[in-house]
Amino acid sequence: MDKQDMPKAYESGQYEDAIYASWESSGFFNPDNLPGEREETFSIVLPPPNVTGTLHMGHAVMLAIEDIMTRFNRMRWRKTLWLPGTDHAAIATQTKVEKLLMKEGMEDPRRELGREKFLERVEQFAQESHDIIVNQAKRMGASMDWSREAYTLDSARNRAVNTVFKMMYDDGLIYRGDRIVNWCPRCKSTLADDEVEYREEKSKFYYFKYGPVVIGTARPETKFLDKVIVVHPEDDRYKDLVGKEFEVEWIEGTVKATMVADEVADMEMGSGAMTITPAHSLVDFDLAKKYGYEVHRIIDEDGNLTEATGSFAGKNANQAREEIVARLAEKGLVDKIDEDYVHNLSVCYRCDTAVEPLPKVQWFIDVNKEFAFRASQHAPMEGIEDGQQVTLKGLMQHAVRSKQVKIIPERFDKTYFHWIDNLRDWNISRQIWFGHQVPVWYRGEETYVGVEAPEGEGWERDPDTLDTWFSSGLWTFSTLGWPDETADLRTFQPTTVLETGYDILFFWVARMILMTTYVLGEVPFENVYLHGLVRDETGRKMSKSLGNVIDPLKMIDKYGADATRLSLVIGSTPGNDSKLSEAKVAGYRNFTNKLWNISRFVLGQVETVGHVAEADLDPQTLADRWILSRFHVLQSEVTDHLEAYEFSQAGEKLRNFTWSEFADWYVEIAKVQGGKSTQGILMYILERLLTYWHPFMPFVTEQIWKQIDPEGMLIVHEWPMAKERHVDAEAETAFVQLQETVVAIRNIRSQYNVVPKVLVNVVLSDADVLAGQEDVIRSLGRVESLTFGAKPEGDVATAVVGSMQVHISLEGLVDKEAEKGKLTKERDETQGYIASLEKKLANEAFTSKAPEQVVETMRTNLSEAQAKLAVINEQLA
RNA sequence: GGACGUAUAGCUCAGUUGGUUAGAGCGCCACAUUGACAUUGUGGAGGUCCGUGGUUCGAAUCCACGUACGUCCACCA
Repeated sequence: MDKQDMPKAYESGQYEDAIYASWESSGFFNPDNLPGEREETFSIVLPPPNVTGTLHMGHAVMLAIEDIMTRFNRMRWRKTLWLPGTDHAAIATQTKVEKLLMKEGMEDPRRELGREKFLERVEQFAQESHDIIVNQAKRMGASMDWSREAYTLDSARNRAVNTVFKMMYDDGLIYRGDRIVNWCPRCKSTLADDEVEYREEKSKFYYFKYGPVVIGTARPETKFLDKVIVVHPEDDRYKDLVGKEFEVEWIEGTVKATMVADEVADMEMGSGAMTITPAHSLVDFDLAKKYGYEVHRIIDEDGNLTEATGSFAGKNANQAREEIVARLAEKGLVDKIDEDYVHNLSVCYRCDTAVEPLPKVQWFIDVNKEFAFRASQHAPMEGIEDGQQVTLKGLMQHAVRSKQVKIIPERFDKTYFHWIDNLRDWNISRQIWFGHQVPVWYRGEETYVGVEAPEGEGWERDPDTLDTWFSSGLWTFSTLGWPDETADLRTFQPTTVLETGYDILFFWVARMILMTTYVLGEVPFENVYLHGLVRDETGRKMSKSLGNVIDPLKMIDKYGADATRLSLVIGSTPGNDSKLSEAKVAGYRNFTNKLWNISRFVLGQVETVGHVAEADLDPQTLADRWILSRFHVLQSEVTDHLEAYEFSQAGEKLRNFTWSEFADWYVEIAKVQGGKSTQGILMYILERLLTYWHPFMPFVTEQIWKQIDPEGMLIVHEWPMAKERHVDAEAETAFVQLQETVVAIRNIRSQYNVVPKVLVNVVLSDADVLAGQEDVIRSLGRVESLTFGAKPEGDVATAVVGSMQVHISLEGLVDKEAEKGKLTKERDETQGYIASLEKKLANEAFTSKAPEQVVETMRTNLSEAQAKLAVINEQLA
């Protein structure tokens, strides 16, 4: 072959874009174009990246793992679909654009632009982000079917969203309720419970005299209209006061207060007495409901104090705090102030602003209400009958408990159930503009819910939009064409696997299970594979402020996509965080180059480049039989690992075979035993090895493949399976002895500093098994003359390999003491080993209870060790 | 407060249902440079598998307790 086709080093940048383009134009990313009949299907949807910017290492690891799954299954001859898309990410994207507009000089972008103009700007930004993301995914080599690309906010997905909303509304699962919700004064929107984050903060904690009791609070500004004191029913200190009414001097004059007993009060906390603030605390709101108290709003949507606060009205609540405390101090009502109070401040997960609990009218999904289950005709869930009364919570639990959805790693089951147990009704309405607008219209007292706007005049649409996770919850089936009964839906739903980060198990995975089991009566996916976070080399999260971000694109530019992928996949296990350093990526770049050069050698060595049929294999030498055996063991192990989602182990075994067995031994031996049989086997293994590596390193393998099969593409090559008949235990055992002999020779050479240029004379004793391997040993051990026979006279260095002896004559070089020490050490070790084996075998309990095979192996080991010991003693004598 | 996880060589991590004299990569030490590859090769050093107790013929692996670190959830009037 032409050497120019394969330069000395693999330069990834020269090939990657062209290879990706050739895959794209081949059409093979689309399952409809795949060659051959394919009975089984494999389907996976891409967790749609937010259109808020660029891809980071978290996306890179996701793309790497999913592409491995996809390519492997495609080659396994399954009808394979990996469906891409992006997420509009409502609040996240709107917030990002607002910040950008404010940087451009706007003070209040929403007010200044109005809904329509503002949304135009957001859409424009989303489009730009989308284009960047798609290009980056292509750079990673992701083999996704772009012809099916979807967007959570496009019109097809909007129809799905509206249809589901109406279904749920009609089933009574979606309701409009007045409840305390998490309000972000900056986003001017409510948030779901899990969109609120907690940050530990030191603040002041105030104790005020309140009539007959002392109450504690961190937020005096909410306390204006508190007039109910709650104590624990068993608190003796207040027994006599419960049920009484008091005139209490308070912020804006006197208020009438009453005392009630309820178990929510904690006797240990502060004074054991608290007042309740129904409008700004969830617990208090529930209490107020329970006892029928009025709910007065003290703080409004802008975070300012309302009319109810009298002379403080209109002031910012947080800023007015000290003023209110001063007022109370004037009145002598401050008991004490704890300056070092540590508490968790709730903040918006998107903009970090302190969240205000407020009572608001919002849309909710009721997770505890019973409804009649609609079973699927197509892939029905087991264990639930059509028409059976179920709740959404119950469905979510059932899917995972019954293993119809299997989470990898399994331990996340517990986390999932725990989350569901604590789940409350899901607030799905948001007061932002970017998103799916709630499909509800009002006209006077009338309410209309529908997929399309109602006929007639005077209808006004609810201005709220839906939580972004409402539309992402439909992702697995809305992308396949639902609500239409499409061929895709029938073929690919339920999807085979969902691969995502464990950090969005609740946000997203749980929501998809909720939505799909409800809408289709099917599970969304059969397996959930959760990857961990990619951290920096010291284990910190990557963040811009720490300056420790490793950009996947930079790694691809510098070391190639294949190396970047390997560094993210090998050495990391599902559910666990992994650490990444540039050195690691560079290490895998070295490996891609190794594979390149192995190929370069093989392709240059063999007479006929091209496919080698099983039938044409003709193993002649020990090495031939050995490498075929090793390779077939490897194939079955790697295939099993990949089927079991054990990517790291599959990759490690492949690398170990490729480098430490194929390159270091077989290729080296082929240089001296390069007969016809060996040439065929070199070609045979290279061809299949490239196939096995392809899911991990698609670019370099596809590039090399051009040399082997200029017409075909590796991406659609069929996955070769292991053949049991090539497994040859005898050859493996014999080859290990050959390896150990060569290593022993090299070892002695190294010990006596014999440089490679100098050839040595070797005599092998009791080494009949190595007859016929002389040329191999001579070449690998840099040996001049090799003979079988007794230990030669003169200065000789000796190593014992099993019961064989390797003697090297080194006139004037041998250190007798060192030789003796070496053998003595080895004797002691062997004796220790023998002793431990004998002890175990002498144990009646062991020999009777342990499996036959274990005992047998131990007996074999013992006799081998005894033989070895005898030889060592002979040498020492 | 509740739950979950991790702890194995200097570093990063494997170790699949309990059966080895505990492995890999990187790093380290020594040697090697026209030969597929220095993005390389050869040899070597390096581990009380966090601690204690238990189950078992047998524990890095299973159980209990403890220690350290990490994560999630809940909540703090």
